[in-house]
Amino acid sequence: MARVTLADVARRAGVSLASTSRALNGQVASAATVERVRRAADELGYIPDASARSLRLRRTGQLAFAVADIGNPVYVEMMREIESVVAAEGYRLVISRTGDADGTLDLVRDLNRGYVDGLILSPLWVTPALVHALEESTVPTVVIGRLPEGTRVDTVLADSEGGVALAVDHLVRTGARSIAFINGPVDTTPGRFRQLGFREATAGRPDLTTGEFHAEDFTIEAGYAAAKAVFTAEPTQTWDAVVAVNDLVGIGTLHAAHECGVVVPDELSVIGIDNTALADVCHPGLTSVDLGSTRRGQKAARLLLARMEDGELPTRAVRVAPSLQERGSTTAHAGAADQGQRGGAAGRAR
Amino acid sequence: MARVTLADVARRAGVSLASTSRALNGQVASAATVERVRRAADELGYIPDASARSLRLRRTGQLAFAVADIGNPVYVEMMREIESVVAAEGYRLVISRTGDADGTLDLVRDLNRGYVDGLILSPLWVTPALVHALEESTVPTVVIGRLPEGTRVDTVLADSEGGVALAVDHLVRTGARSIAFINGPVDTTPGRFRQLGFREATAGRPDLTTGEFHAEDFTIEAGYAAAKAVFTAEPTQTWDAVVAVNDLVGIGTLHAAHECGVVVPDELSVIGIDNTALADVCHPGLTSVDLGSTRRGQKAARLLLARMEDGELPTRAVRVAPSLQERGSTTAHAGAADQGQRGGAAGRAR
DNA sequence: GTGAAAGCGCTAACAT
DNA sequence: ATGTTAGCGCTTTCAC
Repeated sequence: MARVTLADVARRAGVSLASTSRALNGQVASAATVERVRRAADELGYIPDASARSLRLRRTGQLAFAVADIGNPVYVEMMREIESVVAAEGYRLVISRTGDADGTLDLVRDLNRGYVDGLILSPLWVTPALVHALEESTVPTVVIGRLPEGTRVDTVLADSEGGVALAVDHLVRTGARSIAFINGPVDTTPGRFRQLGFREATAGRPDLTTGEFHAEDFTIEAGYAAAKAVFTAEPTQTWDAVVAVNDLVGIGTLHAAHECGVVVPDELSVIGIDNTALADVCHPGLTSVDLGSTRRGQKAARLLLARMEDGELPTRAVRVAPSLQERGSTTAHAGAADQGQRGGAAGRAR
Repeated sequence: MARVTLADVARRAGVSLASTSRALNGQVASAATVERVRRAADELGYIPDASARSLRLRRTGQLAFAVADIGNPVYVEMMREIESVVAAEGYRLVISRTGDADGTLDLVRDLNRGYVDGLILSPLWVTPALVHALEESTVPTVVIGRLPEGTRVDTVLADSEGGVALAVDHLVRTGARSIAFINGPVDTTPGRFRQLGFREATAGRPDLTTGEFHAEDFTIEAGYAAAKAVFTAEPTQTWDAVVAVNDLVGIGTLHAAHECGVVVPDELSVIGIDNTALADVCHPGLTSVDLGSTRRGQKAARLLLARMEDGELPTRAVRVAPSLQERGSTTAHAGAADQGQRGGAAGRAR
């Protein structure tokens, strides 16, 4: 059967096109009209056409959440939260995968064609071209992550530096003196700022030995490979603790430690970042810095809705505070920090 | 600045609306016209409007992949594969979360409004209402998963029964005689058919002791909880092996075993299903049945493209064969199956 | 090769 | 409260 349009419904109900539209959309219309139109629409199996409606209304009722890697649970958490906020306002949420830096740029440009009414973007790579595209973009956008100072785009920020500081402080307080930071790719925003955080947190502390390493990706596999390299490096360096750039890399680190016979937390403490569900379920449980992914999702959604409401609003940057969730991969407080070096061949390879 | 439309470009280029459209879309047009239109469009920063174009063309260039739970890596794998296939044909892929059974139904109905040109759906719950909605739907759809016999919808099927049989056979061959099946919710399609597979594979084998248990969800957490209950149940039952409904539940099982002091694989073998990246990275590695998620994704994408090409094509059901990927969570072949019962307090709780 | 004009399906003035 | 009509931005006959 051919497409059923509003005109068909109008004809069947015996009223005008306008009345039909009004009746269906809850505008002014007599009860009788509403009733007849409703029935006609039901009988015909009428389904409004999204394109026609969007063209007329200049809105689609859809919002997009775009991330580089849906495989990371932290994005899944954000997504759930965003969806629940925007669904309450009648919006449908679609997820887009941005892929690499070019893909992100393409996506932002493409959305200007009007596929969606708004965008929440959590980019891994922030290039000048992307910043430019974001500022030029006509679709209301909120970025979860750091943008260059002065960029005229709403953002919600995790406090990466503060979060890493929390991790380092906890490790130092529980007796760690040599701390390795296993970062992800440093050309990404999280990579850069978490690295910055690690450097700030360990700067001016001659009592600490530190090292920086890189996983090739923010994944369990890459974290495992990087940690294994750390534990088997020559010349042998003894690490008391590892700060991992995220939980996935942290879990990879746990596995590598296990495989190298390094006992966590007795010989090595490990802290992840993001406090995802995975941290709760691995063994030992992964102590993790909570950067507030659900709160970030929630705030991003609210910011976007506000921006769509009023495009003239001044640009806002909302910060979410970090917190530390202790689990089994770090030792409980060892008392005073001056207790000194932890015992034995802590974290020594083999 | 106001929206730039095709009319603006036409005016600036000094040619008609029609010629402008043709020039931009690679239709017949003189080189000179193309050149002038191109430049005008560039200068004006023209971006075609998706809604208007869709309304006219009756196509959006978008395809949807809808799943209940993006958190499961198996869907992420499918997604990547689907995207790579459809992107090659010029389609953009959007991901939708269906949520529960009602949500799935709503989504299928909603897509008839024309948001997308096609849909790949991997439903957890298949209700009569959903089947009906799928058959009535005007948008070309491919379902990944089992539909009732005779449903006129293209499907791509994993061989759940065959896959579970592979797992059971492997366990039996390596000496297991008491096998627990930790299923997910049995009101779901995977839950039902993997259960069926387990029953078929163990039927008529009086030498085997079997048990069925249920995780409340297809997640690590739920698997952990379910396995823990299994290992600490009274009266105490000794299990040689666990078949988990998927890798997530399998990993939860590994954790529970570890926590209960059950050594894998010495005292207990564990097999997961889906063979996701997680199986490769946990300790011990999780032996897993590969149901061919990437191949399913690929086939679903091809089926959908074919269906969109020709709506009159007869309904097809494509099957993907399972295979077993051995890892550390099961013992290597114990030789002949008649070696008999495995030693000691295998898998005994506490 | 190009232009004029129709129309995709819908909503919102505006007039009644 | 209802009907008439214009028009959202685009593509595509159909004449020339």
